[in-house]
Amino acid sequence: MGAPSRRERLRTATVTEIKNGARRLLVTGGVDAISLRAIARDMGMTAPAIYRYFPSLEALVAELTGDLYDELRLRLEATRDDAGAEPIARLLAMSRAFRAWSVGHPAEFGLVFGAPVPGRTAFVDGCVTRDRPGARFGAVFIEPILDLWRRAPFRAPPAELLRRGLGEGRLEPLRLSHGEIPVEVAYAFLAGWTRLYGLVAMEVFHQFDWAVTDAEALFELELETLTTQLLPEAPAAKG
Amino acid sequence: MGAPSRRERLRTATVTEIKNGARRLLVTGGVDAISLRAIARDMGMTAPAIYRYFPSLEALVAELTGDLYDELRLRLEATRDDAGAEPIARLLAMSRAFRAWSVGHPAEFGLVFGAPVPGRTAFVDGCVTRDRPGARFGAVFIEPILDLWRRAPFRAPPAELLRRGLGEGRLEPLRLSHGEIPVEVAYAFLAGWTRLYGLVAMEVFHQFDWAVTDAEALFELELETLTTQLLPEAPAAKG
DNA sequence: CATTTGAGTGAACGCCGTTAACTATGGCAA
DNA sequence: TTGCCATAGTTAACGGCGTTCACTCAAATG
Repeated sequence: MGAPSRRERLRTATVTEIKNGARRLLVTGGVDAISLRAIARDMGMTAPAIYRYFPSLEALVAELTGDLYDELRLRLEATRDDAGAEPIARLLAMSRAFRAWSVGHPAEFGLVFGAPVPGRTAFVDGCVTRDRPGARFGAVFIEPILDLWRRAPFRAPPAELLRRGLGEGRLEPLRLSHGEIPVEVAYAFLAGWTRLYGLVAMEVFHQFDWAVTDAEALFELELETLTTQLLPEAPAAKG
Repeated sequence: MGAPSRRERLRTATVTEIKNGARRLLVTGGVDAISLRAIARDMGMTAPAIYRYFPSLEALVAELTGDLYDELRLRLEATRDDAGAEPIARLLAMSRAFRAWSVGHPAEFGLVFGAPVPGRTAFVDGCVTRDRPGARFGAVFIEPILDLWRRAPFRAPPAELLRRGLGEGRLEPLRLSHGEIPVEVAYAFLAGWTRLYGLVAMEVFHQFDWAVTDAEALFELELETLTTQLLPEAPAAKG
């Protein structure tokens, strides 16, 4: 696998130029503004040329979506690595970085976390390994929670409830990508990630506007209650 | 205000026929499948005729979105009224009805709760009463929580935290539409509604697929922990 | 009965994704 | 070096889209 040939270099350069154009259109005009003709126009090309690089507009958008997934994940990993070894500090830093990226890139957030358009990534690999970028993304949050649990188990719903909600193979997909995980950790991740997602999605999608002026303050408030739930069992252990 | 004229009857009939066509397209092909030409074709008309009823495609979609908001709200209100007088039972029934509607109408959910397309309802009434349907929607959930609080105050974050997150006028929009509300009730509503939204949106948008097989079981599990937090202060009152 | 209003049509403009047929060019083997 | 061929690009075209404009025609109105 020596140095890539001249042809290959030109090709990858064109691919990234196409993606950059697509993203620029996404940011300025929303997902509907991404058009092959506009991208080609900005590149000084004609639209059919893009078909040498992507089989369709939909495929281009799908690949862009995957790139955005990775961009966010890399940023979260970098944030985590800069946050020291304390799991709670890591989770806090990652959560804030997640919100910051999402608020700063609403169009991208909508593409990655919003309603999937009919044809999209649904059957990326023929139904088998669907949404694998999502799995790698989850790992970033699971790891510190698992770490925390190993140091000192935190409060969790009664085992009977957990069994009813997450037992009997219901966590199979997660186990396939992350190996065996205590059900309490899986629950803490799912519940926490859902709250994080809900908070950020509601802010980015302007679902808070009618109720609250400062979504960031609400976010910080929820971060506080979220991390409280990850502290070791309270003295009056109840449930 | 007598009986509407024949002209008016025909007009409203045509308007609803247009909206029905738009919704049919939304359900079968996603929001991008809504097109004036397709609607007109299904009605045996030509596309420009629709401009007698809606100033643009975007306006039609915006009005459809408002209708869906009302449809969901009416269903939740009916569910609430059928659920008896006990606030917790009401909240449970409404939450389940919210999820059922959303899972059963994913395209509609995406339109109402998903990423707003660039031009959409953003400035519906010139920035003043923005997203008023959202406000009326929130009321349905706030009412039982307020009822519950009046019967017996439930656990809430420390007052100092609540003040930092929701004090200093940050709840002004909510108060404008719902009058004075205890900050603890406002917090319980915002936190609960956010978790509900997060759970349902992640399920509808297929963000759970890589981790969990039975999203409904997870939903029920979270309903349990959610309502637990609305019970009266535990004996070992801590925070 | 004359007139005005409103609903609907057809043609056209400029976008769009996509396909097909074609051209030029750079890399590689004989 | 020469000849070939894969590759990247072109133009032209098809059908679909939102939207505008000029027009027709029936129905309500005075």
